[in-house]
Amino acid sequence: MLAARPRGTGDILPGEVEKWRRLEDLIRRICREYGYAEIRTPVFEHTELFRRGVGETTDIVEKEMYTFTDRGGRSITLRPEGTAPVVRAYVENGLYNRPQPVKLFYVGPMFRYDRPQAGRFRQFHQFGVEVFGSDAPAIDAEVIAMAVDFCARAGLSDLELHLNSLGCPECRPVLREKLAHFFRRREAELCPDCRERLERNPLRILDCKEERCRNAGKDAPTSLGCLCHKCAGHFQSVKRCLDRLQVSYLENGRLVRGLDYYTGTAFEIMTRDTGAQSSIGGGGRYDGLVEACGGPPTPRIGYAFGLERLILAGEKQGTAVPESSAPPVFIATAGEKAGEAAFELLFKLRRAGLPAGMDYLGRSLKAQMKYAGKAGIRFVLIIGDDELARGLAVVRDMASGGQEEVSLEEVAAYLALCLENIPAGERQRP
RNA sequence: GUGGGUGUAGCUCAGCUGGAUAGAGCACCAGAUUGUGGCUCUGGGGGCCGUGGGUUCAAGUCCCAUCAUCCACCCCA
Repeated sequence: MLAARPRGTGDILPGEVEKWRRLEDLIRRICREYGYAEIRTPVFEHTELFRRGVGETTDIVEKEMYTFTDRGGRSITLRPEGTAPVVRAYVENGLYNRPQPVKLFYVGPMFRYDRPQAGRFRQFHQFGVEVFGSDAPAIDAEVIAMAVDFCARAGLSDLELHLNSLGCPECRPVLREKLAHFFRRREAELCPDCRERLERNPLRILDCKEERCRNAGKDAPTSLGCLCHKCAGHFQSVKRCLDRLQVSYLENGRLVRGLDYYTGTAFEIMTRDTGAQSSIGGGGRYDGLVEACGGPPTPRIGYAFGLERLILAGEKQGTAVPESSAPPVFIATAGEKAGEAAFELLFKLRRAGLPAGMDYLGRSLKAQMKYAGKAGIRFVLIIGDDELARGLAVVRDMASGGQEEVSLEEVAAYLALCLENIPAGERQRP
């Protein structure tokens, strides 16, 4: 082979692509219901956008970006996440002049130079939403409830919704200071990584999986204890809204999101069915971002889901239902003249809206039948020189084994009727 | 970037302590009174045994390196 696919990428083959399409259909349906409009941004952006938008000190920017210099000497990066590009598009196209709030969604590939493992890839796909222009607790709750609804309708169960508030630029530094103070006294108990975190981002210590760090952090102050009046009130309201919608959540004061600039509400949806990567989606507020990108001060909240993880969890939970995409009609022929006539008929059927195929390998009638059986084709038109001379075709129902002679003029209408009468459950997709 | 497992046919794998032309199942193709699928039977195509080096009379098998892949750490979706 000339070259295998690049590490951490994957081909989505027929038989599996149907799952993806089903998920994408669901995404579009739900977004329509909730009033989110689709936005499509470029797959690559100027590197600067991510450095500023995601944060210089994040792992994404420090070691996971696919960055290259293009022929014009510009530094370009394959998008590692969807929020920064959408915010850029919001500012660049003046969407703040549209009726507020602006509610957008996106689906597409993202790129991160990580080492692949279960549920983690270098090219992966995210579905996400972004809401601009409202800081009402109700919109936080809507976004969270929508994420939960999405999971449920994707057929997932056994999920946990973790909820936290990380505070605003007023109270976040207070938490940070308290944590730094708390852990400095216990520095000896921390793992080397966390000793590093002590200076750079003490919030992350709360998130560490090391036993010793968890122990050390047992009585650490959490964000919830340090919120200012405004933030505490906002968080209370968000919870009340969720209660009203009967969305159950776990309050988790140790939940920290990957992008360092998150403010206020943060949430994450976890499962045990995706290997070590337990998070299938998450999001929160990031109120300073629009302004940082040169737009007017604008609140924003959003989330992102990893579609591979969603599908992985679905497979573990046995919700995946494969679907055949074979055309429902196949023309089998015997004899040269019949073959020529069938070729014309094939296109007549298609023009009549009937997905159809025929043999292009010069195979025997028997081999053609065998193929049709294996390919999952429902109706086979059998045309030999006999039938041709009599102006008809044999229509065989491969499921029942019954067959009937139908005149060539009426065969398209006849088939259309047959396909309509197939119960919805066993009907194949055109 | 770090650690561990695994690389033999399209897929899942066998190949014992090194020993003759490298195997099975599934899949693919063809045939079984030359016009009818699913079951059965017969036959066929297809493998630089991941790659490069080494040890040996002899390497799919042992050693080293390298690459790929899987899982985990880090971190994230």
